[in-house]
Amino acid sequence: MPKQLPVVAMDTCCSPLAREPLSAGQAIELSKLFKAMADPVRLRLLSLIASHAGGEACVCDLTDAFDLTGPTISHHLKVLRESGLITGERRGTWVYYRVHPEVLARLSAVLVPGDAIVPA
Amino acid sequence: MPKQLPVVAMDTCCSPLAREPLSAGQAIELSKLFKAMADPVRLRLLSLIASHAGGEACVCDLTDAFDLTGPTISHHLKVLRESGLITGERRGTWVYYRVHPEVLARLSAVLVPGDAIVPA
DNA sequence: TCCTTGGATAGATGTTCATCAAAACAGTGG
DNA sequence: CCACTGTTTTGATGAACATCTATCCAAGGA
Repeated sequence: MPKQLPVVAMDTCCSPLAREPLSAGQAIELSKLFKAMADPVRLRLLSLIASHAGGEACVCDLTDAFDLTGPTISHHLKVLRESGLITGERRGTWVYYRVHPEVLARLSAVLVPGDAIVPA
Repeated sequence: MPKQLPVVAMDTCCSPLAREPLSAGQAIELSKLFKAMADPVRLRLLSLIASHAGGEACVCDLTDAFDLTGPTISHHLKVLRESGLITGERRGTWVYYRVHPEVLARLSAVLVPGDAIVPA
């Protein structure tokens, strides 16, 4: 399993869209997250993982839900992993994925004109 | 000004990602919105419009904020328009754009495991 | 050790997309 | 009617991306 470093720096990103104009750098960071979610297969993968019992799902479960080859699913999981939205862990034979709810929460907060992000 | 029909059917979309697996159709609809936001320029445009005084901004203001040609900005505005995120209105010489807050709110709600969308 | 199964990587291919220059379109004022 | 400014459309080009086949790595069981 490759590194799980969060590629997207959500720590500093961002005030709500409607509060103040996004800086160029913030926009680039945010766009990486949106790009990761800008595919139907990846959205379903994310949803399958997030809604699965125990908060995690193994790749075997995920592959069965699509008419796609294993490598393609693996590719999409890699995109989600590198964007920081999910993490994968091997336990014995199978690899289990789970979502990072904080990242989804921060992303959600950017879209509505509520409070700014509280610095961690 | 072309039609402003909301291309994305957010009316029926969706329960939160973590509540139940997205259907294939729902994932396609949602991905159109995320795809529209999956570009740094479009995110900054959205933010510039949403945070602008009066809730609207003219194209002339927007163009000045980027090192891009007019046609490129116009292209990005078209993508945002066709996704249903913004609307444009011509008043005399200038065209003014404003965001559709409901669409952003629904998108935001999908990301966090709160209540399901209340039917309008 | 060898074989089998789950999963990831590498390389190739067709499609989608961001950008620009050139042209067209829409208003305003002379 | 003509010239000028603001905005959109068209057409072309290069980069990014989704998908596949083939190959490889990791873990478990004979």
